[in-house]
Amino acid sequence: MGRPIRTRRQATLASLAAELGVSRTTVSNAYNRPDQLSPELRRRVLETARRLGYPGPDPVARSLRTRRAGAVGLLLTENLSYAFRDPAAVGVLEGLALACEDAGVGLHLVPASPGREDVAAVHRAGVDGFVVYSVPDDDPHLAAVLERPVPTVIIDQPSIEGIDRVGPDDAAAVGKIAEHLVGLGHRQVGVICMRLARERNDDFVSPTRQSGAHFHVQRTRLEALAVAFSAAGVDWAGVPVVERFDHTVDDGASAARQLLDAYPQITAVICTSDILALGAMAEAERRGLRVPQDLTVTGFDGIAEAERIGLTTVHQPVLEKGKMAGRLLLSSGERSAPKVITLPTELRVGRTSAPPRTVEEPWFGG
Amino acid sequence: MGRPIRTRRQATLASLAAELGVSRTTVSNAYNRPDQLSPELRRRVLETARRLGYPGPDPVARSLRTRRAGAVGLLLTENLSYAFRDPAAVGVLEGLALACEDAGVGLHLVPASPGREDVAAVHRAGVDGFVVYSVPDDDPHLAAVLERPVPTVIIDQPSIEGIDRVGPDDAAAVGKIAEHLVGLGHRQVGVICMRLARERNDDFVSPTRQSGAHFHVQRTRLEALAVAFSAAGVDWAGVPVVERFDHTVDDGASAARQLLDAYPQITAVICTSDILALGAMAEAERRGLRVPQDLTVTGFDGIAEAERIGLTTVHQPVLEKGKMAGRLLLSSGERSAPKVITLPTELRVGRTSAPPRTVEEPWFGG
DNA sequence: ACGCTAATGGAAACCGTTGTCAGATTCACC
DNA sequence: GGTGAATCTGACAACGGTTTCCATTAGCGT
Repeated sequence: MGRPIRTRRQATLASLAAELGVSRTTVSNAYNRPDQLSPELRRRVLETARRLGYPGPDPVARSLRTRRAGAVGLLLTENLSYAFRDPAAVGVLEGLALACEDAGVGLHLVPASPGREDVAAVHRAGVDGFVVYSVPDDDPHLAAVLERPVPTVIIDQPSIEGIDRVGPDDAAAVGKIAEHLVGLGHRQVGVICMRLARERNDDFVSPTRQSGAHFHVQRTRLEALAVAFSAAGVDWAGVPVVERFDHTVDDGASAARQLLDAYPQITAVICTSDILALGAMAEAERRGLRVPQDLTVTGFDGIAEAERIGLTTVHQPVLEKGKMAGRLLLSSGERSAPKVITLPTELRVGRTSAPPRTVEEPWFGG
Repeated sequence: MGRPIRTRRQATLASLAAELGVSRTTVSNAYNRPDQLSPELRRRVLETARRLGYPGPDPVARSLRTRRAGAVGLLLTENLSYAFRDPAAVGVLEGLALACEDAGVGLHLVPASPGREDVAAVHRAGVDGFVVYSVPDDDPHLAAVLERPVPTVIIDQPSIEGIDRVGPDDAAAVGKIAEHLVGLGHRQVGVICMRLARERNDDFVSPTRQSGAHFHVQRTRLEALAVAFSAAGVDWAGVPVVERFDHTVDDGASAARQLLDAYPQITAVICTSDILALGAMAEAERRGLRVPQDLTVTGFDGIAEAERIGLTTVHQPVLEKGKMAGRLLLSSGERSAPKVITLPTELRVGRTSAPPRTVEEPWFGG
């Protein structure tokens, strides 16, 4: 990427000063401290700048001198398509962007190149702080961020000593879903979850993989489900969990297919995201299963489309999540003690959950 | 936003060199040109760096010297919520982010503060180029971008002399929709469009406002509709157009309400975005109108949700749009002539369009 | 032992600003 | 005309690196 077709050397503060016969300070002041020089002179400076095609003080040089980049970095999963295709993630992004806009600072998306463990991009980012979102615990980029001498806020990540953090009360949220389903009478359930680690596994999940998951949110949700269902007398070891590396509606559908093919007796499919739940619904329809009469489907996040179709889900304030993270970051320095913010969640019962179908009840009741 | 709690002065390349008793050059080389010094010395440098808590060369200083910021700026409408809530816009964002990631450069969202015409953020952004998307023609931020001596690519904007551009063949795309509706027999149509200018107008649109719209895409689409329907013998001046400043499903619904309240004879509602169309569908349902038997609804963009519910719409490759823009920008400098890329669109007939209801035909036919 | 080449490290210039501080100029006012 | 205050201006030192030569040394063949 080169400069545009501009043969003569770019004008600088110095050359402009020379042209005008004043000092660099004066030109600098014309831009940054209008009250430090006469309006007449200032007009002359700006006028000459325009004539010479001087675009104003170089942002990078200014940043170096002032020690402020005017931007916060965002470290996202290397899987960008996930981040942009999940409305929940986009909501976080929006909230963060809004907070940045309020403060007049830019939002710098750090390219976390997939595959090669190229951490250089983190080092190369000229930012005043970082927000880390949806990154596996063991991601080297995260480690690189923590090495940088700038404030950092993490979202939906396990706590790190001395680092600000914001996240929903995931465990409680999942508990509400479990409680709801157990209350309806479901005992034979299946789970569809997002990827648990950086290595792909589009299949059933072993207990080891469950507990060793490197994506904090997913791990927490699974653990909370285990606790809640165990408490209700359901043997968690017998509950099938299907994982999908990519996070699309189609993946949700294929996961549901895999799940229901192997465990047709299931009466409820619990998805750890709304997107996956949409897929599960599509698969149910394909099989001629009526939701919720024949099959209950639940999601997680509370995205707009879920609300539109009446999906039973847990809503979390994603916009707030991003906003709080931004505010926290931009106000750090005023505080010393690291802060942890937990956001509330809310069960939203829709039209996709109902008591289990009674076809098989004779086995138990009759 | 301050530095973390670190009392002693941050280590620098120089202090590290002093500590080691070598020159700055050598330390710099340890990071950037491993082949320029013995492995042993390099190890010692890195080791000492770790011990001193030196986080590696300062990105801003590096950028100043190398004259590469390693980031491209994205200028978006000041209305961030629009950008993040419209899956079509998010698609563009995703494409752009992917292109940036491929090239290993960051994506810097420029805070275009709403209200105050604060162009400073554009000047303050340390970037190697700009992408401008979905900004009104007369936006001062756009003007500020063009003043910066860096390559720029515009998306969905009217052509600017010497500037790269990428956009869909909007006129042709809209033509396909119009043709489809005319072919089905619709003559009494209404239009719902997004905002046409920076000033809010949640109401019917006058012809003047239509032709004077500052949002290029919306203007083009309306013009193309006018041409197509006029060609089919429909008096465009008699076609009601409702505008909404915000771009949400609810706004689409309220626009449909306003439209149908005033013009109940309408048989088809043409929306200039899928999001608005979703709202129109909701309003139709609320009124007890069956789609498509009683009312035809069409959208524009081809977002995933539209496909899921079978909305008749025009699909445009939004991901490609962002990707192409990024590639164009990142490869500029290799070329001299500005490039213009036009992307193909495709009519996708779904389950929301059908011939007009025949109830009122007696007036005409019988 | 000698000269040649390659490997290695260093000196100094430069990137384009901002900020401090002291000196210069102007000006009102006594 | 002198004086102090108010207003501008300019010199100079950072800011934290990278890069282009150079100088030195080591390795090696003869």
